[in-house]
Amino acid sequence: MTEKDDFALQDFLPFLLNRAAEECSLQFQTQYRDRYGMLRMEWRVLFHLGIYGSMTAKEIGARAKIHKTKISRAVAKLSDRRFVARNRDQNDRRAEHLSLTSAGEAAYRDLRSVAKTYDEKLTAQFSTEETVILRRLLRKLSGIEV
Amino acid sequence: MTEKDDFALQDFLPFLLNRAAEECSLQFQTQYRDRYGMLRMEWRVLFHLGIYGSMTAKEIGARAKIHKTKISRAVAKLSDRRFVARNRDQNDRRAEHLSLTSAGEAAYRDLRSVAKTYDEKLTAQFSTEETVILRRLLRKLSGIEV
DNA sequence: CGGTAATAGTTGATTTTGTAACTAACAAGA
DNA sequence: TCTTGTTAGTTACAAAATCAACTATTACCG
Repeated sequence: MTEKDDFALQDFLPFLLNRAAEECSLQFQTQYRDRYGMLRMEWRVLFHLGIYGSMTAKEIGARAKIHKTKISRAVAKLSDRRFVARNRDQNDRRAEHLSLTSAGEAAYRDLRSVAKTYDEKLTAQFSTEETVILRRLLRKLSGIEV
Repeated sequence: MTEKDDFALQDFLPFLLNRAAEECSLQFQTQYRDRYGMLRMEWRVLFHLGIYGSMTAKEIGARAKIHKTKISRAVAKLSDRRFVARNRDQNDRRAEHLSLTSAGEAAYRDLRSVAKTYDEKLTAQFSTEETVILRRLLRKLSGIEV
């Protein structure tokens, strides 16, 4: 039914992106989940603090496009488990500077190396040029200005 | 801190994939949500029935790698809204053949054309070769054998 | 100042998902 | 045929995402 159009819905980009993202994330999530009992959001917050250093919840949200509610709850858990330290800004006591504790740093470094390995495994199926193109297009689609 | 390694976590494929998928899905979801009150899962089921014709929930799950629970719930809603018809297999009364009603067909065709437009908008930023590569790599990452 | 508006972050209520247990139907060997 | 095992799909309960309201603090402007 409704077949044979020039547009193959199987090639619909959002569909392919979702499938690929699900597939890869599922693989990687076992790492932060089983090793550190982290949820996806917690890993993402850790990840951002690890890369960019100390910042507020608001800044994480802006960079990662994550809603403040999710960040708030993720930070609460990370803080409970002593992966993240909270520091009130003395000039603006509404804001809180978040940073990794040494345990957080250790987890970040560990997961970073796992991520590197996994990334290499993924890109090993492609040529260097293909990989470069893939990343560039994905960045563009994500609205990440580099 | 912990900066300057040869591996930039910002380029971690699962991260980029998730960001791109979220960004694009968010754009497109308003279409099936606002126009037909559908959830993502419902759209995906409709989508599969539209492309491949009548099949059982199990077959959808196998093709789309969606868990049977999600399919069951999505089908229940689609069926309530008369987008999908259920038909017990007479040889194996456990199985149910699902198919689009005329309303379902209409919605599918409509969303398909919206998808086409959106897909063209997305790929317009890239060259033809880049787009071909992108789709191919995404299919590979998704574990979709073509 | 004083009052309204804006901002950072948290909490609560509702919806959606995820995991596992369940029901119903079939299959196959003793 | 009875017993055990498997399969298709649903349901129940816990975990998480979403959206809106809330608290505390700062900013703006008369």
